[in-house]
Amino acid sequence: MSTIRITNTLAREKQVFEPIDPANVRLYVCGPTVYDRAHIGNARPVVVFDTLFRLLRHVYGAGQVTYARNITDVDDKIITAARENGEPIDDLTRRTTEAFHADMGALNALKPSVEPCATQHIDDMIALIQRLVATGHAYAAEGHVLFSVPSDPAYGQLSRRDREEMIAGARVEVAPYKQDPADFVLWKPAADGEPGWDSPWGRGRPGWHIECSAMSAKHLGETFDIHGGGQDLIFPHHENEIAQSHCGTDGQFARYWMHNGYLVVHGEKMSKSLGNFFTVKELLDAGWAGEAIRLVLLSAQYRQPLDFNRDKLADATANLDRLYTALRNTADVETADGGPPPALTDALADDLNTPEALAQLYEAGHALNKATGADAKARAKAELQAGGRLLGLLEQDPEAWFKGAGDDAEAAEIERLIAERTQARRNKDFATADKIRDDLKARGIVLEDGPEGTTWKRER
RNA sequence: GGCCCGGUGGCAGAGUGGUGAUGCAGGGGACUGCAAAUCCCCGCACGUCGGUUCGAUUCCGGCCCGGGCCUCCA
Repeated sequence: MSTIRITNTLAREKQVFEPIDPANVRLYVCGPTVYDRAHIGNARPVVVFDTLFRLLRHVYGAGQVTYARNITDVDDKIITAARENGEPIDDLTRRTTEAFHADMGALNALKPSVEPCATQHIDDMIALIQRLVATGHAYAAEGHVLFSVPSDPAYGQLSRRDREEMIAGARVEVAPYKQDPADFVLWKPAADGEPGWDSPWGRGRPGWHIECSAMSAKHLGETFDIHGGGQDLIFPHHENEIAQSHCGTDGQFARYWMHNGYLVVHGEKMSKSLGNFFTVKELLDAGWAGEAIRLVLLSAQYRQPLDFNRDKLADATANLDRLYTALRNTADVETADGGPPPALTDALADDLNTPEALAQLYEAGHALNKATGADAKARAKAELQAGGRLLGLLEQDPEAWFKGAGDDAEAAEIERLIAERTQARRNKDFATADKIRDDLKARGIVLEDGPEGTTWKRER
């Protein structure tokens, strides 16, 4: 069994991963707030932790891993967006959730084991808040319930900052009902027309952080293995989750914290507030393959910043072309049994070193191209496919990759022209043969003559 | 101001105390009617100044540059 090492943000160092229960490895990742289409910055953690999920399933067994990723469907931004659109909140959150699923599906992300919605867990959140109030870690004030940061001596362990600093650097106005400037909201009153639930503190809605504490405890237990998310969630979101959970439950909460780096554009962080983002949908509509987007996201190690641009998409597309070419050329070879190249698994097990894993995947593709003899080809093909599967790549039919979703009539016409050209070539009528090839090229169809005949693909 | 990350060949991007990343682009060759694809070969890089060391891109310290967080954010 491979030893997995991960960089634990709690310790700021790479540690050997030891699951609490190898028969049920538990992973929680912060999911989207469903008010708007996902941009590729949102897609990065999805793809990164999907790859971790695949690795964990490979190492511990597909049935031995529970992956929870929440949907935040109650939030100020949702209320604002719904108001601006003149759309009922339920419609907005349902529509956005569906779009999120479609976009992440296009990136070949597996579905998490469980995808809890905040609005389905209000009772759990209220119960957790009650317990925090009862133990003196929270207090009610003016219809709000606030977490008392001074009540938690361990507060700040994840983000490595102390309270004085936070207060000194605070850039928000301190609400008058706070006992301490660092205190944060667990529950807030709902205005008329806003979503709200009855609670011991009146009609209201939960604060942002409490949902993850409540839902992870419910679906994974009060102590679980890995909690993941973007670096920008370290503070305050994850810091506050830790405070709520360890003060409000008996468990120690997540044992390993993993945080992915930002996506950047021209060196600057991509974010909705800066407006310098592309949505996944825009990229797909522009003709980029979801698989190519995924490959770009895997091309840098997850903790590093990643500059996302068209050159990288083109690069990734070319790389996939090469690997799918190897698979296409061995379409008649039956795949042998066997797993991914050990070096590829080792690379992933080393804190998800996806660039190294990809280098191993390219090596596997190269090996398949060079393999001679049925057995060697079958083994090489197995390694390439299994390696691809571990990374969430190369899972489609090569013909589909190259030909896209064209209609049958067009495909038949192309085949007819290829036959015509083959005949011309037999007759040494190269002028006709080249004209057919050039005409098709002008239509974006590229022909390749091989020993087994001529194949075609769509230019990207 | 406090706290975090980074600075690797034309580009992207791993890694390492002393020989190899890998991909793209580029050059040469094989194959091909010509291409394409594929295969073979090639450039030998680590911000800066010191320190440790037989030896540092890799460890330590200073400096310069870039990015991020400090309660909207993946």
